[in-house]
Amino acid sequence: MSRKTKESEHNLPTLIDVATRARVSTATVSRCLNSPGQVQERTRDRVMTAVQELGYSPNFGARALAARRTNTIGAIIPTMENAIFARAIQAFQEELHASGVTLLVSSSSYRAEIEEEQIRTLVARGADALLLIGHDRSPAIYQFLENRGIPVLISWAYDPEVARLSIGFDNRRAMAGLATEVLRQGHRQIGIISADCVGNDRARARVNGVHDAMRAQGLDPATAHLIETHYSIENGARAMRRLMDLTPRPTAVICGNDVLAVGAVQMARELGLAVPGDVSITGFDDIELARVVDPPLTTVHVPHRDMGRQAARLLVDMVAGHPASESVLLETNLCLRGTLAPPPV
Amino acid sequence: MSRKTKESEHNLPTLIDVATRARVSTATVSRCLNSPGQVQERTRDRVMTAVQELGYSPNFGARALAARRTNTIGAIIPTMENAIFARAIQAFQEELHASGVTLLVSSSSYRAEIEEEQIRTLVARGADALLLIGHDRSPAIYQFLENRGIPVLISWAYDPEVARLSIGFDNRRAMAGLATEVLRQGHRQIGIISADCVGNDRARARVNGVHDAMRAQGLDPATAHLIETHYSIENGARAMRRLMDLTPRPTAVICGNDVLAVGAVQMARELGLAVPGDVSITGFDDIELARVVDPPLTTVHVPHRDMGRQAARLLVDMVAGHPASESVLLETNLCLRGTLAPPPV
DNA sequence: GATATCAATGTAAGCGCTTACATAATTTCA
DNA sequence: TGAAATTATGTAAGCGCTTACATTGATATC
Repeated sequence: MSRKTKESEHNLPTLIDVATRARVSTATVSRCLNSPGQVQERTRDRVMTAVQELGYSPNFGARALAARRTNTIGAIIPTMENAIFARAIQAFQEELHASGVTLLVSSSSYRAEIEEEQIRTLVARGADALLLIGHDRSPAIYQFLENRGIPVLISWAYDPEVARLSIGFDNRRAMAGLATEVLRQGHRQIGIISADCVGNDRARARVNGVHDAMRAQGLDPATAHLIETHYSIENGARAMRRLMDLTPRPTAVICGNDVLAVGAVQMARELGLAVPGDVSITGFDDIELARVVDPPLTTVHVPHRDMGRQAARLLVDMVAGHPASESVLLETNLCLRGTLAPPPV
Repeated sequence: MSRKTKESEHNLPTLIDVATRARVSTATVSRCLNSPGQVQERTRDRVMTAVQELGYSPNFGARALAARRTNTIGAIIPTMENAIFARAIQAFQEELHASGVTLLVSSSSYRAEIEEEQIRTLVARGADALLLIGHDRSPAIYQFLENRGIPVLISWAYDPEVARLSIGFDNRRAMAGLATEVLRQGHRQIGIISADCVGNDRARARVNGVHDAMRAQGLDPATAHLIETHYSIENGARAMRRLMDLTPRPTAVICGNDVLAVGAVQMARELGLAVPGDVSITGFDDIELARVVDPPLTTVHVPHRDMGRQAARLLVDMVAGHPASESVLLETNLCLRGTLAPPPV
């Protein structure tokens, strides 16, 4: 099939067409579009008119190829299905958009190998920088990004131990704060429902936070029964059922996020257990769901929107070559609501 | 700043590097990557080894420029913050990914002018095809897409009146079904909380569905009090408060989606009204939230995942030049749950 | 008035790929 | 066995932009 005779030949106007029409060189047209200040007003008007008349819009690929820059930032989140990521990404995008940067999002379903593939895809597509969630990933992939000279910002985590630039909160300390409150109310039999800790530094940090709080109270962390599962309401419910079969039965169940906690609340109801009368339940994230369940969930509010917005600004600066200063620590807040109360007597 | 001396010169391997190393021409390398069948196995192995050793990955811009195709499909949704879109998009992406196509998503915040801008951006970025939500948009933008020869699939709507190719459900009929059930239970004072109907054909169709059902029962649609607002729990609550101040007070409130309905349920509780004892409430979409509220929401289940998946397949076919057959109508299901009951006597 | 300075524009060399066409190597078949 | 057909690979011309450098013309400086 010849290029010229392809039936669906939609010959879009190119720079040359615009240049011809405006009686200038392609360089001038390019300048009008990219740095209008360099062009005299009379000329610019002529060019812009031609652009309008032809309905010209620049070809992204050609532009990327020539300029070696795409004005694109990539982000990989574990899943769109958790509102916490969806909202952070929404804020992230809005902020990027304000800077004329396009966002490329993909989701990894919490799978390391998929995430790696997505990283490579985004890089191949010319992402100027990347936003990633959490620190845990293979050194090889970090090396890859470094070789490519692609700035990376880690979000959702702030770990003073790790040198990489990040914006986020201290998952461990935040969860320790919540767990301390649970213990303060008198709970001694603790159940924990968490995401898989392997390859998920946030989940691990949260579990460690619970353990920290227990140790601080002179309790043995090993007495807390931990169930690891994938994040979903259903899995939260399933894990809850297993915990409620234990002897002694936990009087408080600390969940790695709100989604799991909502499942736990639903299962408690199904089992005829009062929340918080018979069992207390806590979440993490403070998504909408947390206020919708009855009773509303005691949880930790994470500043997802703010994180998204600030991440966008940082990344734009990094791409512009501004030496990214240092990691940003955001604060979380304890939300004490209806699902936490002292244990039954 | 000279290209050669730019300090951050990350000279990525190119096709030429791979070709040199494998002692073949660039054409052969390109063929190995794009249609391996054309290349002899021995040669292919040599090339692939070189690719591995150099850590080569093709430059997207160059590829798009040369091939005049990007393997990218764009989607614009109103918002990521409603789980219904997030999930549909997730399914859409998974299916595209399986076909080696990358998805570019953006969200318009239900704003027509933002959506237009996003469409142009996606097209400029070389999207081979577009997935859009609903039919309502300016003829100019449809013309633009047609001129560019960009296949478009409309989702979330199925309107036999409209010629454009679409995949979705009949919002009007689905809502009429739900409203019929509401009326059957004896309600005569109906309140409606909807999104803005202007520029939103789905919202309009749903309101019309309620009116259809009323007419079928010999009721005057004008007696239904309609409040239009943006989709959010808070706005749902606010609208509910206004409806509950009306005389006569509606005994059933039909909401344009689950998010609004959840807000309505919460406000009812806040006002000390029993649901469904004092007032019935219905939603639309059947998102997770619907089962989490207490009582669980009577709503209409829409097959969002299925829609996403099928949309992906259709679009991939369209890009491949397969004459897209005809619009796809998906079925919805009535979910009768706890928030609907006969009106108080 | 000659020269230096500066602003506005033009010229043309790539950017890293794909692919039509040409050529070389191999197989098929009379 | 040689010509034709088939398969594997190479050659090189773009794809549509950006931008370093060259050129031109106007203005400022001596």
